[in-house]
Amino acid sequence: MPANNPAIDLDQVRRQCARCDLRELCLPAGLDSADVDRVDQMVADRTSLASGDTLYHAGSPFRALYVIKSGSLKTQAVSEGGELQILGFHLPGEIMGFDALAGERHQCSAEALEASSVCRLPYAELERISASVPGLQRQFMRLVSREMGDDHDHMAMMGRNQAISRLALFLHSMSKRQARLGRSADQLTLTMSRADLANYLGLVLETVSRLFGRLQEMGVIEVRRREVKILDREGLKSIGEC
Amino acid sequence: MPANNPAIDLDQVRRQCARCDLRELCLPAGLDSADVDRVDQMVADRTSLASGDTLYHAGSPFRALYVIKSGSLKTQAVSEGGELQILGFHLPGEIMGFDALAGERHQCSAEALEASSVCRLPYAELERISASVPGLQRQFMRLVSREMGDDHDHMAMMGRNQAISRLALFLHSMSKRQARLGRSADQLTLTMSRADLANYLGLVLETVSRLFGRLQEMGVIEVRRREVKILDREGLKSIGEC
DNA sequence: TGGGCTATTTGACCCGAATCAAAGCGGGTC
DNA sequence: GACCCGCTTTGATTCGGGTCAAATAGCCCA
Repeated sequence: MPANNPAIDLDQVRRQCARCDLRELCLPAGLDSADVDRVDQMVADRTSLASGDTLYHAGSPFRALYVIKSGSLKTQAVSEGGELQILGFHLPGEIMGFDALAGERHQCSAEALEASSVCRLPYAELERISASVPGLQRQFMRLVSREMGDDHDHMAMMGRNQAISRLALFLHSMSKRQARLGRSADQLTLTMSRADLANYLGLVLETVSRLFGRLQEMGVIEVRRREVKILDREGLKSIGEC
Repeated sequence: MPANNPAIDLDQVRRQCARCDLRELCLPAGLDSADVDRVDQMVADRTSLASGDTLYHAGSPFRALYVIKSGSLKTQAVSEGGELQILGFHLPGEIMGFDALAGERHQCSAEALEASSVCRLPYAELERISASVPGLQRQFMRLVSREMGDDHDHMAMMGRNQAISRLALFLHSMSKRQARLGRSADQLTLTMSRADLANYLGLVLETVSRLFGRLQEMGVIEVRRREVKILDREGLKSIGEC
């Protein structure tokens, strides 16, 4: 964790937001440079996670929100009966931990799907600063709302009773999110397992595997394990709508 | 709409929050009486809706949030392909309209399931006041977070591949929400149609109808159209977990 | 390079939920 | 009361996706 290394120049740790590629998706969006610096100073540290590491556990005390700087994570909740549900896959620029704002504890767990890094934002600080920076308050709400919109998309996906529609919608939305990050919209590298994806979509993994095959036969994608190439974006979209 | 009637005493319209049964669930929760009054004054009006009336449409400009004072509403989104997904059923004390905070327009539509009334909170006012009332800011975030938690429950419900689990979980959570409002937890009056409920659960209406029958045969509930009596709460819960 | 492990694919079979169809029930109006 | 119309229930049938089982492909590490 570079931020904890005393040999590192503090100025190098700070002033990172201004140079971060994600600033237009993240909290600093729309702020002037003085306010961006205030956000920057609020970032407690920038932490690295290995694949499989847990960022926070359901039930652990809530202290901070996290912005993903690189990599990807999944959030999941376990019901009283022990059933696990994956709630979302999260990409750079997204904030995690909102669901804990209600109480003092996290409601779900967050786990890295690959080597990832996050910026930690102590919530007490964020509350204090956003009271005096109206633009920050607004951008914060915008991110909360974006998160809700993503959840609604997830529900709409699970509501489809054709399994192939769910997968097509997933790939389509993944592609859009990749594009938002400035990456190729047609070449996806999925970081989650078939089992994770199946759980997310409300299916079993064998079905997901078969559906990848079907979509490939139909000529809309090309799959090799976790590498997916989108060949026919419109076709994919229309399968999602059927 | 009583609030628009000049013959009504303004003081009667205001100072309602302090006397409202829902104040502990709503924005005023945890505020001192001076701050409750400020919230009260922010309420633009208290509007009545008939069953089927629309509170806001997807795409319409976002100006205000709404707290449900009585009755119930559903929110629904229509995808580009024209598929409709019901996102939630909303009871008194809940705030609606959060999903619009991201942009300038509502992302989904809200429709009354029965005669209902809501308090309208102009968002500009809310933003202004919450900057100076930290407790309000915190309670607001708590409500946002509760909404997200509800969405996560919804996903966990749709993730079950046993249809009867979904219905059982729905009834169980409905019962808890009724209890939170101080109503009987065992006697539910569903305000949504079988079609709405089926869509919400990701099933078809015939299946929902049959499952009500099955749960009744199993002795865990008693159903007569939209009246549901819970006979065996634990049994219902365990069916939800299976 | 080889061994062992996990992730993924593929196959055969079956069941539960979707679909299509029709009847029953209630609430409303004339 | 008689009729109509929408909501709900019930029935018969079909089919998609779940389940169980096995093979294959990668990947990590010795």
